[in-house]
Amino acid sequence: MKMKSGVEQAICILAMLATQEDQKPLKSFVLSQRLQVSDSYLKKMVRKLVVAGLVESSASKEGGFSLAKPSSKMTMLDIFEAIEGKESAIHSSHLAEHVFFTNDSVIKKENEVLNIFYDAERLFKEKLNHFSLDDVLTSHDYEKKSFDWESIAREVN
Amino acid sequence: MKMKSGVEQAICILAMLATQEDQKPLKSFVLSQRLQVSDSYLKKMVRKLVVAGLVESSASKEGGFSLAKPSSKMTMLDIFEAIEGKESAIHSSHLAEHVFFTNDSVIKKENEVLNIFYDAERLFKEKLNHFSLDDVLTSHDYEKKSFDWESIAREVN
DNA sequence: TTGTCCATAGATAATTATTATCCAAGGGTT
DNA sequence: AACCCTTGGATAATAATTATCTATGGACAA
Repeated sequence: MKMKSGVEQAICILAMLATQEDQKPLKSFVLSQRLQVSDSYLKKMVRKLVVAGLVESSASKEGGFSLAKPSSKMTMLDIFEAIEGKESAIHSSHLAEHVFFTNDSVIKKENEVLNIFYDAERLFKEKLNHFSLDDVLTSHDYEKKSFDWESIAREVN
Repeated sequence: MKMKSGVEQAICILAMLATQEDQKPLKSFVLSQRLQVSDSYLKKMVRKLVVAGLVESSASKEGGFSLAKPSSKMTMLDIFEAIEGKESAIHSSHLAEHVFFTNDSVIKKENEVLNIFYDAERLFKEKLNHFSLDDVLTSHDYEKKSFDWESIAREVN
């Protein structure tokens, strides 16, 4: 069981959008350059965030990506599920029903075990749901930074 | 993030050992036949349980595998970690330190985010730790079944 | 209405993790 | 010493993940 590295990338992408001066849309190239991945790959990643309703995109000259809602309304769970998908990490092949003999009592027990794992997963997700992107961006002294990522990108070149 | 299917197999293996008549050691072949995997693969799996201290093995004529401790002392977490390993499912490549600029405040924030995920994982594992193998084997009416898996295997052939 | 710059999307490749098998070597009883 | 078992190394098959390239389609401005 290993969390996808895409979750970390997604958090960084969203953090960049959240700290972008005046919420001006960021072009994919600026993001991909900063994350050091190919532009096409980055677009695939951001697309997931768009589908999940976390990011808005506009395909015009002055377009790019921007946050679809305030970072305070965006939880770590939202980000996690945008990348990992909403399906459970727990999958059963119903092996017990074959190993033991298929009958109601075995099926019931199998579900009991599955539910333990589902419950554990639920606790995991509930925890993530308690924290917003804003929570982790804002400092305790309420200072919030912003950058002009586009010009930073130009400087690097 | 997907739990390994080996965890389900491990639970079935341990359930077989726990329900084996008189705790008589079970040969790998009996287990592998029942789980429908190759004998060598099954041994690899059970080996992990041996290393984790859940199963005892004896390499003699009347040997095989048996539980190393009472099923009431064996938690779902023990089984989970025996197969999945004890390392965290959360891995950071410290991307934020590169995307933003490496300084104490960024590193601190990165750790804050990581800790949210670690905490969530801890809740997941704590939940698993609340349930023993015995909990899920024993029925509410305190009936506990036992089988002679070896002779069942012979019958199937 | 055309050009430009952008996101979208499909096909595909590279890499790594998982699941699984085979076979040779080592250990404990009888 | 013989037997039957587990251990462990090498290896293969499969599937998931991460990543890239190239072609297509959309919005805006001139």
